[in-house]
Amino acid sequence: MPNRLTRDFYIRTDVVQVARDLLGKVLVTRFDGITTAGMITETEAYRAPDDRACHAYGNRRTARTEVMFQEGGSAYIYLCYGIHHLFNVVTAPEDQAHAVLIRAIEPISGLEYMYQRRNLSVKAAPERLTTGPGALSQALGLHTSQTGQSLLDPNSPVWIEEHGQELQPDAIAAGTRIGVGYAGTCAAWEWRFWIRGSRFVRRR
DNA sequence: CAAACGATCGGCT
DNA sequence: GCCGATCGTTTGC
Repeated sequence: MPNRLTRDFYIRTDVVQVARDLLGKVLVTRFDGITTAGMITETEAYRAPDDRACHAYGNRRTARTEVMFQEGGSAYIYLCYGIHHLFNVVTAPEDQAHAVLIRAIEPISGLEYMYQRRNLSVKAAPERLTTGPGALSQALGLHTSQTGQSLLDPNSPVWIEEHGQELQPDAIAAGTRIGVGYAGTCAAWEWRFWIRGSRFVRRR
């Protein structure tokens, strides 16, 4: 029943719409036979060249941002604050550096492995597993070394599925992105989306 | 080559 | 609610 998202989903020119559409989809990893998965509950859109909060602002190409200029359908994973591995989905046709940051998921399977990877007691609330972009990457075993990994390749250890979860427009809330105060007027853009009422969202 | 800076988290008050 | 940790990336000298 679960269907893997295909090129058509990722290769669209409106990254803000893709960020909305990713809510309710299921992010899955399978490393060394260990499968972990969770439903996406919170996202943020980033878009070069005009968005100052985007690492590829002004279409700046560096070794790190090069992945974002590729055709949509792969992962952009980078290190934040020297500690946290933040997972993004690259979207849009080649040369349009657009990406969606996955900020939170609701755990669905492999919770026991998530507790291990997060180094949390089983008594800890499940919200602590995957709420927050650094936390969910750790829970799913995602790492900067996997940046550029395809989400479309049938052999990929990372992909996103459709589970037939229908979200009505009023089930989606929008607000400003977190931690981008340095981005001037772009900081006011409401390009952060979350499932209204979800317990698996960091700041409501 | 040196230095500043984060798309954060968790512990402590 | 506040604050410090921590290091790869980037930019400037």
